Amino acid sequence: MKRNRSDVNNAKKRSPAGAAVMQPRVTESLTRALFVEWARHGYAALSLEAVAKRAGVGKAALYRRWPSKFAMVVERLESVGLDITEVADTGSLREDLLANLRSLRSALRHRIVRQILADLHAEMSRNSPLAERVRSRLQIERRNRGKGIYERAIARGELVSGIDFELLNDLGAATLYWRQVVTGAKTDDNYLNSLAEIILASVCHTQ
Amino acid sequence: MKRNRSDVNNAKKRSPAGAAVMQPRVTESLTRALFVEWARHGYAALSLEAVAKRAGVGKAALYRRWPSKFAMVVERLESVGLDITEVADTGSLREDLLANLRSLRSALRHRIVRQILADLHAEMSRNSPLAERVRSRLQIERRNRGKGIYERAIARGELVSGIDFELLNDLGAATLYWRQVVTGAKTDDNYLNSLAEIILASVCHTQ
DNA sequence: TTAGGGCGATACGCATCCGTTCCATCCTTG
DNA sequence: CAAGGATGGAACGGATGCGTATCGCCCTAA
Repeated sequence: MKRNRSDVNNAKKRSPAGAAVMQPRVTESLTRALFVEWARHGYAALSLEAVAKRAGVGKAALYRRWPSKFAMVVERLESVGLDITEVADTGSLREDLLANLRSLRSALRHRIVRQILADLHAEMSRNSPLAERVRSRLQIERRNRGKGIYERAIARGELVSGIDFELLNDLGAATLYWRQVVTGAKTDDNYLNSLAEIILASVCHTQ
Repeated sequence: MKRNRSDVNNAKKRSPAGAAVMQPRVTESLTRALFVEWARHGYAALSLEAVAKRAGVGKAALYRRWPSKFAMVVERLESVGLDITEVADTGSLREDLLANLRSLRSALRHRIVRQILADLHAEMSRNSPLAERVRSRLQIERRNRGKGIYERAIARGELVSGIDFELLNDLGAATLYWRQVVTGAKTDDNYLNSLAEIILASVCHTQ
């Protein structure tokens, strides 16, 4: 059943619409909708049509901003991912470590974060351009934050140099991620303390 | 355009077909095709039509065996997942640990294993039935294997009891997984040795 | 004040997949 | 040797998504 000119003219009144400049409201709606849909269905099964619908926005508004799923995901991911970089300096290695673990834990306690992160890792293993983009722009941030902790500890004289930042940094992040995402077990303060103690013990052992 | 009797009779000769019993060849083809397609597209975007096509098999042959994607994935996953459980008993804790890490590393060196595992974790975070099934039937296996290592060490007198098996077990698996799947960095023998040393150090510290 | 362009809405043609239902063929089991 | 069920293949109606296009409306920047 085709619609013709008269159908349009007879249609019910439209609600107010946009202007000659892209509206931040629309971009924000699309961003939120993207992450919700991504968490629910995963990148591979992500429908931009559903994103637009959830945002209460026409598809055209989406395609006017990003030409493809990949472009939208990467651009939005970086725009929010680079904002949440914060550093803790509590004055001691143990407390810095714990603060870092607590920060990661609280992020991973949000279902949507767990879902998107897990799916991102899955998609990275099949989508090389995405993997390179994430590794070169987002993971660097987290790595530097962890590195900073050990550098401050060395500056304070708590550690000697020659530490394998990368391994130690992964140790905490990976184990906590595994616990919260993969096994789904609880991560109370005792657990976090044990994990921190293990990392500290390895630092003492290898120095 | 409906096909009628004469169309069928005029069709080109069929290649030889089956028998009155389900053929293991067909099941094996479908299994292999399932894992390839799963690795390529992920569970959410997995098409059973593509699985049948890749297996060189009619869709009917697939649906005759499994009623749904979930049923097929779970049944096939368990049928292969429970086979690869092997244990190492080298006589020392350090060597047992290394053997376990090496075994995991060699599995994760297969692209298809990394892809399916990562996607499985992602899917588990959105698909509760799948998560429960995997956690209750597959992860238990790996956990028991790790637990066995520490129990043997205690029996040999290398360790006192009171160890947190779960945490120590996750420590190795999670960190290695993270390295191979998430960051994509190299995992040479030096890396594996360092990782094992850290785990050993933590055991000494907490005993 | 005016023109340009973003806006929601709707439809397009094409593609894919779902789960089901037919075939005629042909092999294995009993 | 006979029977019964599995086989590859093809099509079904319905659903959904892709990326594009065009509509009339209306806001904002110049």
